[in-house]
Amino acid sequence: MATMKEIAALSGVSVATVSHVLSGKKNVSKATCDRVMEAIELTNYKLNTIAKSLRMNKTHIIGVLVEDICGLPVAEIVDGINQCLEESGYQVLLSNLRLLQKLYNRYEQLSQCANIVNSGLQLLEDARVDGIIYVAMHDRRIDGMHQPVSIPLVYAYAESNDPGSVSVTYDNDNSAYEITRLLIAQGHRHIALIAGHANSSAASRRLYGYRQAMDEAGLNVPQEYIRWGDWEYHSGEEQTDALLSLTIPPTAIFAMNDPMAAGCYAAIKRHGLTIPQDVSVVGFDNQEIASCLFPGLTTVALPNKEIGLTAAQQLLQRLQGQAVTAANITLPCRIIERESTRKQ
Amino acid sequence: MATMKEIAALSGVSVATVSHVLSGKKNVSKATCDRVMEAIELTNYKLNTIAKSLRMNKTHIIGVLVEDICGLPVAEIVDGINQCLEESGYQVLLSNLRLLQKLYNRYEQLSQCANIVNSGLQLLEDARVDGIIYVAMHDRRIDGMHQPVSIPLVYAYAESNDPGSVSVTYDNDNSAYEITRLLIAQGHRHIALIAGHANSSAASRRLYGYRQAMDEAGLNVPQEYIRWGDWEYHSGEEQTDALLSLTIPPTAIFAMNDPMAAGCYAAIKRHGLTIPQDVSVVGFDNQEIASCLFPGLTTVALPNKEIGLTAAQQLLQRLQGQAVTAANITLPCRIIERESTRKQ
DNA sequence: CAACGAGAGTTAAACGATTAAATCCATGTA
DNA sequence: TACATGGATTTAATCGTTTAACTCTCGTTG
Repeated sequence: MATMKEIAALSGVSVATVSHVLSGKKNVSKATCDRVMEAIELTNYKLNTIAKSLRMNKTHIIGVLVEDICGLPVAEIVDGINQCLEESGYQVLLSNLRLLQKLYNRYEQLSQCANIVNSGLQLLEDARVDGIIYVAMHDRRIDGMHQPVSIPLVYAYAESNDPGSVSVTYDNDNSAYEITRLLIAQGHRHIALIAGHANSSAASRRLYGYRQAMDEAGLNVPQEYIRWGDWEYHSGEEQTDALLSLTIPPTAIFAMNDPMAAGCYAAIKRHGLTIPQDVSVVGFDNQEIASCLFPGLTTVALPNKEIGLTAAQQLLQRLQGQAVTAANITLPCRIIERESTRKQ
Repeated sequence: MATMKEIAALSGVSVATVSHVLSGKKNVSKATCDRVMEAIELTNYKLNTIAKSLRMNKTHIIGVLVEDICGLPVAEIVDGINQCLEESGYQVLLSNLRLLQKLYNRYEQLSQCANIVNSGLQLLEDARVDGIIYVAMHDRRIDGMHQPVSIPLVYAYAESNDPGSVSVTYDNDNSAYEITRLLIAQGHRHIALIAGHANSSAASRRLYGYRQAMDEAGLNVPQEYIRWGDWEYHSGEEQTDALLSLTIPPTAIFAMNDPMAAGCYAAIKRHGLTIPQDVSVVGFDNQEIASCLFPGLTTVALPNKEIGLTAAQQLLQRLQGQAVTAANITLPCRIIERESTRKQ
């Protein structure tokens, strides 16, 4: 593959001049410029980005660290990151930790987990990426668990408690608030909640939004209306069974994610009730299952692609030396209304 | 960040010696070796991979070109690629074309499509990757449509007709054959087919497997039992309507993918029939929808991760100078039996 | 004891760019 | 005529490695 040296020889100038032509930052006469361009066309010359990176100490590559590329929102977030970076001439070096494949228990083994994350960060650092976006699924993982890295780092999806860091997340509180209000607006007064894993911050935020909406509407939330699940289908089914056996069963159930809502469906149908005539159900996350269920599940769609876009924007701003102020950027979600709720 | 020069100064040797210690390819006395290692620990020195890449003319980076990272099998394939490469010390530079977002019509605008693919390949080439894996969804796109590239290239998922190239795909013919045989073994004699888009090679291969199984069993396939759809839900529904209106309606339907099978379900239920009591249904691809449907859809799971793993293996072999013989590696699929079929 | 070889280490030239500083040369001006 | 001006171009150092070729020092051997 041709080099600048060869182009220089071919067009009878020095390599410096070739470089000047290419960068356009220095005056070069039209005549030589043309000659150089001709030689470039002729030899199909391409700038060696490796050499440039070495000299400039910049690779124009952003490392994207993901815990599991097969995870649901991950591909969309990466898509957003990619779109933003592409426009600015950056490329994506992907580091896929395959956490779930390496860890059997999703919520434990935190130190092991930190090691894996650290080695992924290390790999990206060694590749001399200009910046890193860490697409973290659970905030517990990213709280001071990994060694600080000397490269600008932005968190996406989960939020970091590290005060100096930037993270781009979605609005759990408000979305839970809004979807609860949707049920209230339909006249429901007995609205139960099936929560996710207790020590997840997403769960506590969604709980907060739910409580806020209920309080604001002056609705009492009996203790037994708050059920703790573990984000999985079966816990949704179990907790719904418990809810339907109460003296005053709820007329609406807010499951904190769609798989639990699906479990909810199963239990309700098993009890001989129909959705939404007897019980309304709403979910969260807008996973594919939400549109597969019958009736279609009303749920909250996360702004995954926007999270990626915004995280990339933030990182680029920081790379361009702009002072980055915000600690945690929260993007709004969108409620997807389907057929699983009905006026009471 | 520390360089070899500093390490050399710190330990009182030349940079060459430091390099020798690190590479281990030359004799270095225990004493100096220790001194150098100590300096390395002390300064937290990390080899500059950019400089190494420049010198060695090898980046240890593989470009992975995908048409749309959000596409269903893509993340799994990338996962497989990643796993294989990681073990060999390679990293993944991701180039996401976002084809579906740029093209409105999925099966047309082929020249536009070729341009996009070419620019993606160009970007990877410019980044000086050591090899490329092109995760192509449709074979029509990769038949001589893009400029040949001077870097080792392996196709994954779709197959290339280019005789000199290596592609890793899955066994359409045999899987269609096997799932048809499953229906035959259950006593079905009237088995209809809802095919995918007519000029897709996956569709013609699946058709071939179906025909082979039917012929082998001595079963006649009336012309009106072969219906052409377009891979989408609605075509499944339409074609099933047509099938159920025949004088002799089929007792089993093989939809060439799961969304069409889902459409099939809808039509069957609308006709007041039940699955699998009245009609058995099978799909293909094992998309998420297959397990969401009721009753669960029996379908064919593609070896996505294995495709990625194998493609990466092939590429690495080629990079290590081994002669790569095979033109098209076909991996077996796995039938997932759920509840959508029943003995006739 | 001269010759040789092996082991340990160094020198210096790449790899392919960027860029500050120097040089060259044609103008314009006092 | 002498000199400043400034555009066009070149020189050469630099980025951080790798590695062929060289030097130096011992120890072995005929």
